[in-house]
Amino acid sequence: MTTYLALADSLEVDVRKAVPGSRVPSEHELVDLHGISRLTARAALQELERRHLVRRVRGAGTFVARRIEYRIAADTPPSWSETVRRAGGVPRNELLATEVVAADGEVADALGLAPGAPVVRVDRRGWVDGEQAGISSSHFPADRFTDLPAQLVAGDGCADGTTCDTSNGIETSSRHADSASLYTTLVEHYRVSPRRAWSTAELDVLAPEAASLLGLSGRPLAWWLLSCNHDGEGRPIEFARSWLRTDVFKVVFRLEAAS
Amino acid sequence: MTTYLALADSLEVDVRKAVPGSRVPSEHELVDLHGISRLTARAALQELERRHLVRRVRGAGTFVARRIEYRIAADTPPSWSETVRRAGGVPRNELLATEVVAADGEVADALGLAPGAPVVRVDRRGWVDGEQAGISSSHFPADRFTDLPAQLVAGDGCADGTTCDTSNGIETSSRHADSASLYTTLVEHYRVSPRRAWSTAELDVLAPEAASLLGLSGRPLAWWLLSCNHDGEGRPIEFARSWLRTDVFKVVFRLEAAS
DNA sequence: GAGTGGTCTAGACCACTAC
DNA sequence: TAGTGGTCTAGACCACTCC
Repeated sequence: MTTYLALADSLEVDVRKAVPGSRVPSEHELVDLHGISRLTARAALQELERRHLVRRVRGAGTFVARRIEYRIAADTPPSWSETVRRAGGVPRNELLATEVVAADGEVADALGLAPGAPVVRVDRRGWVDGEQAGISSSHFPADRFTDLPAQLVAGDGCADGTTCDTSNGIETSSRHADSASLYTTLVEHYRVSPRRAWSTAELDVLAPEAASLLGLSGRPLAWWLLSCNHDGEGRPIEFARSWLRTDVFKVVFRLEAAS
Repeated sequence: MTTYLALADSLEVDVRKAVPGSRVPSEHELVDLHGISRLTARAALQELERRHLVRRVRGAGTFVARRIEYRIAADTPPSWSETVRRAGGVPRNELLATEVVAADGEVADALGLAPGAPVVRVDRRGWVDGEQAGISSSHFPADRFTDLPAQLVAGDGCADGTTCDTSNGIETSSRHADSASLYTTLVEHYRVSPRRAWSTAELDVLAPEAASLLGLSGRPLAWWLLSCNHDGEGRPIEFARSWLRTDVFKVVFRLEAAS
């Protein structure tokens, strides 16, 4: 057995017993403890990161990961908050931007619209236990959901009652701005109960812009999800593209045949 | 931009244009070409491996990966060969072992049997384009599929017509032993047309024994699939647990709601 | 036997975080 | 300011593959 793998396996035992968020020995500590070179200590910690057992933050340290099972199935509600809550995490929503745009081919196809038809795009960022966890871009037919942006802003967490300026990015206004759950807004304001029409999931290399929105550097892998929801009567109402961090979510996909 | 990421991005352009299986510059070649240390060259190639763009083989070199889209959906047939063929690969089956065992809780539950009921277990290894790509362990109710092992052996690729001894492992007899497609055997001999009842997919750390069966070292991540199939009349006939190599398969899961 | 990737050492500078 | 992880150098030995 190689040194770094033996060390990784030994650390894994401790990490699995430790509380999520607690510290793991630093590279230098492992050097002093085991009389190995820093590169070897580093390889062991990177191995644990590869196994999604720890998170490493430059300048801060290595910490036991909190990993959540994100379950996608026909009978799970297509709601970020609800999915996270069911997995035992504390969800939070942040509205990044809303805009009326022309539907591209994929969006139009999913929503049963003509290409170029107006759609409301809602960009959000999701958090789990205070950590950036995912971003999504949802599209709705503009005719039916004209005032959706207003509804979401009205329901968000700005204490002073004014609308937050979230249109120009992440850094400025959104530090702790909870927005209303999109799902809740659809249910309570629009009186529809969104259900999954279809979803796909795969693992891909994240685009650099998306990576920085998720607090990641380099060119990391992430879950790439497409999902389409319909209202109770079978009419498509939402098409979403999402990225989820692999170190936060263990995505479990369950397909159940129509019987 | 860091040196190794810039090099990786530059190599990625070439790799994407190259034929799968062709050679990528070795670490030493990159050292000489770019005047960098070997560790930096190595980091660049490892980055490409992480992106699933290349495969690295100790002693041999780094090669452009052939990656195949393994699509799981309600309407795709639950057949290894067919799934691989649809993705453009050349499939091959190898029978590792067959045995009648007592159903464990999960197997019994999936097949609608009592725990401990006899089931036929069929262990196979799948190949794509001559490369080890996955292993699976399928379970069938013993009463209905008693002679399944004999059927599979009778249909395998041994030229001399005798039965291959595949029960004791991989190294001995199985170098090029094609076994009959399990799916084909079920259709042609048992006159059932297996359909997906349900499947789940997730990414996990591979057990060491499974890793060596797949030709992998260390503790790599792999796709972990569970799937249950029924015959045309809704009776469950097969429950399978499978591992798929992530460098061979891009698993795409598609859930389609019963409408 | 020549070349490959896998591991390891003993240093170094840097960007970043937390205090 | 002290400590963290990210990157990089210039060596080394090894196990392995291919010829």
